[in-house]
Amino acid sequence: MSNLNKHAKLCERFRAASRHAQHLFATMPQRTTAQAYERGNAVQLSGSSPDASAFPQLIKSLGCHAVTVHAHVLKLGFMSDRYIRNAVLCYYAKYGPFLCALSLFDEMSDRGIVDWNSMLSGFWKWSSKEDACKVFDEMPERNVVSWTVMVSGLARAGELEEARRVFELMPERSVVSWNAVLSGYVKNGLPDECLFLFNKMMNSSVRPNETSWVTVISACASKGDLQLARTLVQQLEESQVNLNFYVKTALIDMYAKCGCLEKASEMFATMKDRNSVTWNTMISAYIREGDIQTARKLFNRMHAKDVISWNTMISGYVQHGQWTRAIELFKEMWLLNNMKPDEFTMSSVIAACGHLGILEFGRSVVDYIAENRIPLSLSGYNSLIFFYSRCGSLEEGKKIFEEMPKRDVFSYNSLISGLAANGNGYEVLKLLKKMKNDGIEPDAITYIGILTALSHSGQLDEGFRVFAMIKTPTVDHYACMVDLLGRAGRLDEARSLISEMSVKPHSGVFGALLNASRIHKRVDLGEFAAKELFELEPENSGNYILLSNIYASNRRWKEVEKLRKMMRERGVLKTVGSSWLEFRGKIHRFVSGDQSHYRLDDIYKVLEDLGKRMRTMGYIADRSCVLRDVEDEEKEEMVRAHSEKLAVGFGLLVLEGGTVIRVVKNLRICEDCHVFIKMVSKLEKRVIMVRDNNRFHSFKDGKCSCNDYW
DNA sequence: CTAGGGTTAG
Repeated sequence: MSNLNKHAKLCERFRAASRHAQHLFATMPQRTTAQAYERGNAVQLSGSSPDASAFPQLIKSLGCHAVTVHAHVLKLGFMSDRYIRNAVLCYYAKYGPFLCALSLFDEMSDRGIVDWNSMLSGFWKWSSKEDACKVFDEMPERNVVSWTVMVSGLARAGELEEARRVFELMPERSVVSWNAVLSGYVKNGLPDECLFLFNKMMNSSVRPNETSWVTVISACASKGDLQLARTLVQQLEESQVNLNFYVKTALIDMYAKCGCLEKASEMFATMKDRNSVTWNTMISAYIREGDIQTARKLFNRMHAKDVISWNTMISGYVQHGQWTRAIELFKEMWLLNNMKPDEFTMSSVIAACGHLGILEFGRSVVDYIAENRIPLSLSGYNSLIFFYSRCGSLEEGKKIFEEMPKRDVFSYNSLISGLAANGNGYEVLKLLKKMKNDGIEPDAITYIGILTALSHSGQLDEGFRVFAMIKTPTVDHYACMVDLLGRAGRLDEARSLISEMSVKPHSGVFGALLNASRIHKRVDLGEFAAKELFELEPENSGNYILLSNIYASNRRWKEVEKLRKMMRERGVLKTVGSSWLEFRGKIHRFVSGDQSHYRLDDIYKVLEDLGKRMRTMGYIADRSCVLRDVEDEEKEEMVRAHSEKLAVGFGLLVLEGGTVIRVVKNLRICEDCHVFIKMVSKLEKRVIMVRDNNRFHSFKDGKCSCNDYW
């Protein structure tokens, strides 16, 4: 915004100069004009060739490149005006090509301190800390601005201690100097330091202005401390500072982040001149609260949506599991509204693709990123790893992981979780080693991924070794260990681990034990785990079904019947699964109990054919794959009500070429579905990837790669 | 006159 203001100012200045030039142009000697043109064109040529691709920043408010501005100024003969000349220098220093700023500065015979300061900030932006410091040393004179440029440069580079040192060293300090350090602390995640310094500022000779208040308010917002917010507001009222647009927006954000949404929306309602930032602040406030509908309503009411508005809404959907909506909104943004997505958009969309497992559409997004040369940030790369891992395309995930310029914990965690889902316990251990060599500290999520992978590949001893590395194991880590012991058949040890653990076990722990009891047909431990689970999550039908399966596998039909009765009495409904598959860029959602999909006949034909082939191999295929294209939630609810009697298991097949087929089947127990997939892999004579409970399994010739699974 | 500081997403 401040840049726009400055652009407007410059624009004005150029317009004034232009008016002046009309007159001068007529009276100027011919020679000078010709020279100016020549010079202008020469600069234009030399300016556009050096590294034009690296500095594609166009000057938006003027609608032209800095070089063009320069040429015009030259044509008009206004380079002799030191103010206009500095404006041109400043343009170059801010938006590049910085080389032009350098050559212009070199040619100047009468450099003023303002020119030096413009160059100094240019060096911070385009060059290095070292160069900027060199310039600062070489300067013939320095003023508050020069010092402030140094302070803000260091602060932006994250060198806060040095920024503070220079700040203390300053011969005099202006409000802007104070604001530079204050914002440096907030931007680097040290709101407390900012608040501490702000108190010092209040006791100094310099009065905080609107900008100072905006900065401390944002510091308080990042802390989310309501008590502090109240104190600040009181101080703000006492200080008699004008509540300008920035202050008001910052206040709205602070209230929202401190959990006072009513106060925020109150302020929002009373604000007269709201712009996109104000709206975006409110939208993200509702999303933070989980009130996506209100956020969407605000979003729809907005007139001038910018990229951030779209990004906020899209990532809001992703955060709250509404991935299909995220993708629909992205399509609306991109195709209908011609809004150019940026790396933030891409990061959310790729994550959504990963959650949905839609490899084909995700690939088209990746292509779009490549074609439009959208530079991905670290988190963008991380979503890519997540996406490929979730879609079972680990090779591509690994490729991204290796190609990306920098890696953080999330990069490692995404890949580790992906490998864990595939049961690759060996590579996961290699990654843990690599991670430590890179100097990245594994976190709780890392260890969950590693233990899960080891559990799926049956590496009990390694599991214990890794578990010992965890400084403070959480319940989730214990759950992994119970799973690990349980799958390895050491159920009694799993049971005693539960009673010995230092934290209160949650449903995940007992769930692991119940699942292990099912695998190893242990009625006693199954009953023990189920008893706990029925209390912890009485609504979860899965637990009843698992226990029922254990009884059934031990041929204890009386207990099976008793459990069914219990479910009826308690009103536990078997959850109805909905499923979706991607076909030619469109997402089709299916819910059991409905037959309205427009290609129902085709789908049945395929299933029937598969069924026939299965029957010839001695299996009975269930053809009640009831499919429906669901467009909105209300309809979905209706279908749900109709089909609650049915239990649905669904499997997912990734065929060659990346096509994803999910099969919804009207089955009593999931195992039937797995049998089905095993059969398909045998019939089709190829490797089939199956995702189940977020784990991937590859099937070849009727066998699963992880032998512990069924 | 021109140079330095500010709000929203992940």
